[in-house]
This record gives sequence, structure tokens and C-alpha cells, in this order.
Amino acid sequence: MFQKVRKNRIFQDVVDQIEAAILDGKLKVGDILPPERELRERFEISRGTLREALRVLEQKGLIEIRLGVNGGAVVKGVTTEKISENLAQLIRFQQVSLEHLAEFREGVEGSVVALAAERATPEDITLLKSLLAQALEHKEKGLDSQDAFIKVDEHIHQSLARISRNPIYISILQTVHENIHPYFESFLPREPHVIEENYRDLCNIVHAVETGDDKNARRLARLHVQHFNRYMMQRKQLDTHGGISI
Amino acid sequence: MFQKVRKNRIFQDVVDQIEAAILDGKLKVGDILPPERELRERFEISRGTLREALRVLEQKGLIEIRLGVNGGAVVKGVTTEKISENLAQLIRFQQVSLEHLAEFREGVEGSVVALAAERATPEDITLLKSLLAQALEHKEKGLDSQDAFIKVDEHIHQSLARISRNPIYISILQTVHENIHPYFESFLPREPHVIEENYRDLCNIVHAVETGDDKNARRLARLHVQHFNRYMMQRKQLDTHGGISI
DNA sequence: ATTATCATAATGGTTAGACCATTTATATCG
DNA sequence: CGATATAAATGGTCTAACCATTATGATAAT
Repeated sequence: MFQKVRKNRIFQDVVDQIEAAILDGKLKVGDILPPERELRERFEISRGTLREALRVLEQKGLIEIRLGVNGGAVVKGVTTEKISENLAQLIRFQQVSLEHLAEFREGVEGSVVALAAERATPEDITLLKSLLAQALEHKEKGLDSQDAFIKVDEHIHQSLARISRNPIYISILQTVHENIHPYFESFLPREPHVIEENYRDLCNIVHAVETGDDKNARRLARLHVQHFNRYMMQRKQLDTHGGISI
Repeated sequence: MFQKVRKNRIFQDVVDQIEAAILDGKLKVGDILPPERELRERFEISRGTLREALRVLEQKGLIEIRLGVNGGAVVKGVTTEKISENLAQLIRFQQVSLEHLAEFREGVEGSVVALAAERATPEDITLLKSLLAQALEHKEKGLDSQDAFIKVDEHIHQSLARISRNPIYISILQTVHENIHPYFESFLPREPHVIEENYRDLCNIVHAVETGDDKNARRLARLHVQHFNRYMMQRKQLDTHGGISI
């Protein structure tokens, strides 16, 4: 219920004030805060204390410091960057496993695609189909283009998230992809039938979205992710037994 | 692809070193770092610079500072706490609407409960049923206990998340609840049939979890959230038209 | 006139040393 | 033995200076 009181620290007060100003829109993205020596005077604190506050705000991802003349603290607004970092840290600290992440992805992709099926406009469908055409091209070119294929695959997923029109899903899915992508590179088998199956999955999903069949879209999306996951897990087992680690 | 180089800053180097030590297990949770004046000497930097590094580590959630004799920087390890904070910040800053949040919740609760249905142990079921019994008690007591009822309701949802055994879902769901709860208070109608329906929903969900019927569990959980959402939207409309805002 | 080079000043990055505030351990006294 | 005062350790803050980086404008070379 209650949090431990820790008001004593001056820099925390400064952090709170500037953070509130940003979140309330009094400071807009791109605005530059006054120079340290001026802020110092306004807050009536020492420069060291002010700088501690700036370090916290920087780590929160709310500002970015630029050097030199006309430099200073630039307001950055909030992005998914820090969430991604935190998730990556959790994975590295082994509080979260690839299995957890893959499982989470399955649920999220399912929901995203179901929403996309409900909301896709004809323009959205056109975009998806042009991406599918790109994917087909890369597929035909064979294994050398697998990386390009995967890139398009990811692009399709992110497009579906945008079509869902829900910013939370867009952010969350982006974070998941950023963190799961390194595993693709390491564990996804480089075999033609994998790409083949992947492409068929995508076609089916887009078709379900086009026809507005949200239930089927969800099912297909989850199946698609499951295929990915199964390949990765199999390969991970092999690699682990072979003594190779990521 | 490449990131902007920013090696110049000494405190960043210190942050990296200490962070690596923690993530590699050289520093264990609960360990206390040497006093600032000693660290300062070891790194051969000034105390101000060291303190900037400590602020960053603190904000990352990796250490916690204690005052007084035998105080210092205590290693905290990595938790999902910061993800929650950042997601909450994202929700506020992007001015995500209640609709977005409610919709996201629907998908997440569905996935969580489906997983719970697959994984619940007899002990889990016992816990859920005892929570249901509490809910029933509060329901019988009538409207005065609505707050208590909602509290138990939330507890049940969080228990289901734990039963899913996936830490990502646990922390995401917690964040969602923290951010959606204020709306409950404002917009949820205080009428007996709402609690009644809510209670029935919960019973159905627990039953589906008990019988391991994951498909039905997902469906029921989404339905449950939809009921909540519908009530809130209706009431929000009324309030908005009446000129009352949250 | 245009371009290249350089000097200047604004601004963040770092240092040194001092003092204040909080907390724990210890010594002292009843 | 217990309460209380004192001392010491440690984080929190301040002042004042200097270093490092960069945009800008002045100057010189073409």
C-alpha cells in the first residue's frame, strides 16, 4: 500500500518536476531544457545534484543530452526502447526464458491478428499483399535470401499490429520482436521447407484478415508462431546438447 | 544497425562494469558495494562522477541505496518492476485510451487463463476456490462490500496469472490492472446485478480451469472482461455527457 | 564570391575538497 | 541491565574551478 518515504533527496524532487512537465505536455518532444548552469540557479541547487537528476531522467528515456554549443537536455518523449532493454535484461538475468517469451508472443500475435481481421481497410489489405509478394520473391531466390525473407515476415507482423489500431499492441509486439529476433538468427533452421511453410502461414493469415474472419485469423497466427517456436526449440535442444550456446 | 558512439562519458563505463558484474553473478543479490569514497579510489574517478553512475544503476533497478553506517549500494537483481513502470509511463504519455487498454486487457486475460487451464495443479484449484468463497461472502454482504469484492476479483486474476507460470504475463497483467483500476473506481456501476454477473463469470472461469478446458477458459475470460468493459463504457458515456470527467 | 581553416564562446563532463544529514555501534551513566 | 549520549561511518549536497566538444562566425585562401 504505502511506499517507503524517501523524500530527502533533492535530485529526486527535480526528477519528479521535470518528468511531470514532460508527461503533462508542458515540455514537448524536441524542446531543449535550459543549460545546466541556468537550471541550477532556477532550482537553487548545486550543479552536481542537478546532474544526478539529469542522469535519472536520461536513464528513464525522457531526455537525451547533446554536447557542445546549443547542446543540452533534449526532451525525447516515451518510447518502447526502455521496455525492450528491461526485457532483454530479464532474459539475460535468466528470469525469463526463450520459452516464456515465445509463449507470450503466441498470445499477443493471436490477439493482434484477430483485431486486424476486424479492422483492416482495403488499403491495409493492399499493403499486406504487396508485402506477401516481396516475401514470395525472396522465397523463390532460395536460402541466400532467408534473412531478407525473415525481415519481410517481421514487417508483415508489425503491419498487422498497426492495422489492429491499438498502440499498446504495437509497442508490445515491437518489444517482443526486438528481443526474440536474436534467437531467430541463432536457432531458426536454414531449410527450404521452413520458409515454405512460413510463407503458406502468412498467406493464410492475410486471407483470414481480408475476409474478416477474426477467429480463424487468431488460430492461424498462433499456429504460425507455434511453427516458428517448434523449429527453434528443436534446434536449441540440438545446439545445447552439442555444447554450442548463444 | 550501428549505434551512435558515446564512449566519452566516464560514468557510463562505471555503469557498464558494475552492471556486467551483477548480470554475470560476480555480484550477488544482497551484496553491498564498497563505500563511495573507496569505489571512487578504485575506479580513479571523482565522487561526483561515481555518484552519477550510481544514479543510473539505481534507476535501472539494479541497486538500492541505504543511508547511514553500514549503508551503501545494495545489489537488487533484476525484476519485472521496471517493465511495469515503463509500460505505465508509455500508457500515460501516449495517452492511450481506456478503450485501448480494455481491449488489450481482454486479449491478455484470455491467454493467461488459457495457460492456467493447461497448468493448474490441485493446489492452484484449491486456492482459486477459496478466493471464490471470499468473493461470494462479499457479494452476499451487498453493495457496501463492492470494493472488497473487486479486490478479491483482482486477486483471482493475479492468481491466474501466477498459475500460467509465465513471468511476462504476470508482470504485464499486473501493469494493466494498476492502470485500469482507477477507471473501475470511477466508471463501474454500483449495482447488484453487476456483481452477480461478475461472480458467475469467475465461477465459470475457475471451473473451466479446473477441467483443463483451455479453449473455453479463454472464451470465458474474454467474455468476463468484455462485460466489465461494456459496463464501464456505458457509464463513461453517461458521465461524459453529464460533464463529469475522471 | 566561394570555400576552407581557424578562433571563440557556449555548454556538457570531470575534478577536488569541504561540510551536512542519517544511521549504527559503542561507551557511559543511572 | 537498560536508557541515553556520543562518536564514527556513510550517503547527500555544495562551491569553484578546469577540461572536452561543438556550433558559429571571422578570416584567409582560392
